[in-house]
Amino acid sequence: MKEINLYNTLSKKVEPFVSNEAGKVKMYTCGPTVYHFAHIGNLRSYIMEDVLEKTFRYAGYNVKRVMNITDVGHLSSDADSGEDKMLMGAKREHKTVMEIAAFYRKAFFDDCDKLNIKTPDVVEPATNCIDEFIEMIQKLLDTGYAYTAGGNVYFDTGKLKTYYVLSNQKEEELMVGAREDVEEDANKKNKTDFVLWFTKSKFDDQELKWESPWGIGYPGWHIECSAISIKHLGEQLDIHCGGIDNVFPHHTNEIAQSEAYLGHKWCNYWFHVLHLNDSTGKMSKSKGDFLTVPLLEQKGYSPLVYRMFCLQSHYRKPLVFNYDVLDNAKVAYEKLVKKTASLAREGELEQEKMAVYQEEFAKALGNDINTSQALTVVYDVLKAQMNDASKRALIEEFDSVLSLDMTKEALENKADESLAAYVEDMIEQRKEARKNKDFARADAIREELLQKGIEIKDTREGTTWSVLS
RNA sequence: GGCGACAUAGCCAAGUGGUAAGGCGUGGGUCUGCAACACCCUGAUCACCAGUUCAAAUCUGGUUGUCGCCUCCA
Repeated sequence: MKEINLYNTLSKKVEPFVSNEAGKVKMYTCGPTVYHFAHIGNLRSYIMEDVLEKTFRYAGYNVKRVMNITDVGHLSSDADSGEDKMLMGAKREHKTVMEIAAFYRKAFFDDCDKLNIKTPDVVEPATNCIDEFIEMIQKLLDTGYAYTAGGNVYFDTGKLKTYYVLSNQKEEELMVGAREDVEEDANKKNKTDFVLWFTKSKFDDQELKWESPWGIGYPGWHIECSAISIKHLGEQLDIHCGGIDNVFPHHTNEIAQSEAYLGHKWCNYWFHVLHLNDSTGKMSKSKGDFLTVPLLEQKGYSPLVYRMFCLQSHYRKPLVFNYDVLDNAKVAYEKLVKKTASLAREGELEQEKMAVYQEEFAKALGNDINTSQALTVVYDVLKAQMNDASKRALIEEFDSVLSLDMTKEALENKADESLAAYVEDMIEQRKEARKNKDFARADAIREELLQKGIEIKDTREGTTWSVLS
């Protein structure tokens, strides 16, 4: 693969990706806050980041990817009206914070498995890294980039030459009251300062607290990702990923504190995935009702249909979710799997012809992860003048990135054996009837099975049946 | 108020200066006892206006619309 071009939020341009160390990619992803189930909008980001990681691997890079798990101190806001999300989840379900974290962490990775999202090489809960947070905060205090006020430790954004590296905003133009429920924190020297360590909290019932040089408390949100990234990936990060909403303030603050701590540039590429919206706008857990992978399954959609849905569009475009489009993806997905799964395995590979499509596929992904285009190459392969074995080999190769299980055989009927035997018998009887041109009898059998929730179809390969859901 | 993204056929969507990929659907057809499957055929001058250019969906300026961010969020 020649080149991977990526849009970089830092430069606001598509540029060739060049890693710090040849052949290696150090990749960091902002992980979930495990206070509730992930909705499919959250998962869009993880799907597209998964494709990014697999594109690097497809291109031959050795990738080390790290993801954090936010299981503490993620406030609704730093201001007095905020509530800790972990705590809210715990209250809601009458469990301890750690029980909540463990439960939803598992739920998150279950969803990822279903969506064929590879688990990152390192998954690190914030509660594992308190020492690292304290060490980092201490150095920021020592070097004058942080100060204490009102019991908390703040990062002093006024000490930086440039703070808004990811966006073109000016401090004077920030609206502190952009959202009504946010109040200004009088302890801050600058509007954009943020908390590194809380000791003074309005959450008297905060469960998780640790000793620190500044008193018993807990870390702010932003310090988490910086410290975890540096802990596992060192001082030079190649690429940092997350949802678009993280650009400000989270990633802006990460850059501020990481570079203040390290004394040099930290991360070269920033990869942000746009949101999945519904007809009313942005999906949100706060709205109470939200779409999850298990819910889609209940409604009869394979999770991979949703993956296909995401892959059909580009990660840097907003995507609007609705069931019509999902149905569209479902039909397209099922047709695609059916075609690829039926490709014969035997035959000699036609390497020269294959190379053309390998190049097209690599070009699509290298063009800022153009998954829609990459998917089109799969269709091109199916229509190509090439033997089945070559097509199958190509699509299997492409699936190492797309991860749609395209070449896996259709799932076995889950029905129990006695039912299977019965249905097979009925099909046999119907076959006999059709042979004798007794179509009334044949249709009667088909109708009888349908009454029992079993649908049969006469394909070129014989009669197949399936249990209707 | 500031910052930013997006606007292509019924729907999703590619396209990064040279004359509109692909998928789904629709309609027509072939095949099959019928149904389904499969296969073939079938569609848009790219929000609007102005400009640059031999040439623009693609560049520039403006207008309109939709969405996001500006301390919960992926």
